[in-house]
Amino acid sequence: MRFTPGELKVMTVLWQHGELTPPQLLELFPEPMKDPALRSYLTILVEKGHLRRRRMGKAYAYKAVTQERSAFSGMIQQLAEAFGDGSMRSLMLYLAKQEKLTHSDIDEIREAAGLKPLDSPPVVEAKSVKRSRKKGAK
Amino acid sequence: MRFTPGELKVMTVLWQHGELTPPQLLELFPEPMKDPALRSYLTILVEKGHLRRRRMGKAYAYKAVTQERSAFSGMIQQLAEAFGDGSMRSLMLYLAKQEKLTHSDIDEIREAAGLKPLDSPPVVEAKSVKRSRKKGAK
DNA sequence: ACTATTTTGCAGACTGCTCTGCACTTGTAC
DNA sequence: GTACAAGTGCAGAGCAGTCTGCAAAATAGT
Repeated sequence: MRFTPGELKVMTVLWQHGELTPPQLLELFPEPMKDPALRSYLTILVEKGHLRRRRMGKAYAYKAVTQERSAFSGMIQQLAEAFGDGSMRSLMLYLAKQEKLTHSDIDEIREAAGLKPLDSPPVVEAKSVKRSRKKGAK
Repeated sequence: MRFTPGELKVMTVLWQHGELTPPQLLELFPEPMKDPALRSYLTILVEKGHLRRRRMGKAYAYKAVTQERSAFSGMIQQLAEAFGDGSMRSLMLYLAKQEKLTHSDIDEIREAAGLKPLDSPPVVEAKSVKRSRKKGAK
């Protein structure tokens, strides 16, 4: 799952806003992009199967087929291989070193990872453990 | 600070092993690479100022000038912009959700971030605080 | 139905990245 | 010194990614 920079720009907007026509897309780009350039990317992305389109009045509306998560995973994987030993863990450690995190950041990370908020001793996965409550993501 | 895939392969080996000649480099690549291809990258990287070289007997030895950290920052930045809101924090949260981390992973992350191992209350940066000991990297 | 406007399809120019081939230079062994 | 092997410099082929221009098609307004 690899995107070129131009393709990624288009996919990003589509991931964030759902289904859009070229004119709508053009308005949403942070940096201006010319119409023919945009449609060149759209065509390529449809050919590659990352987008699907359908008529909406006069124009086509484009929608992402490939999900954000798979693209993200691919890029993270690539990054983890280039730096560190290729594991996601080492990548996070590297990131943690770069960014000076606060304690509340750590708490958020722990929560995002689905772990309990307090610094309880590591619970061994017992065989009859039943999750008493499932905590939804924030 | 942006590297092409080919350039990155070379830089990665050089970051990990220090100063190397082309034959040494070729042996260290996980996937085989042909000699002329390698030297093409080396030449480009020297021109761009990312590598420096010096004679070692018959051949040149190449050494990274650009540090791993700056390349990493650039790629992370790019990733944080493509996904999430562009902040490093949101990127880490995204990662944490992907990877199911353990409590000890969290502890390692906290340590890497330069925070105290226990869940002590956030220490305010007092004006006369003197760093008692400087902690070297890993 | 006619016209004006928007949107599309396509062909291709330009650029940068990847990789190759070959002649030349440098050092080593005899 | 001469022969040989290892290493280098350079020129450029091939290809993918980016972006443009224009003629054709589709739609909306009159």
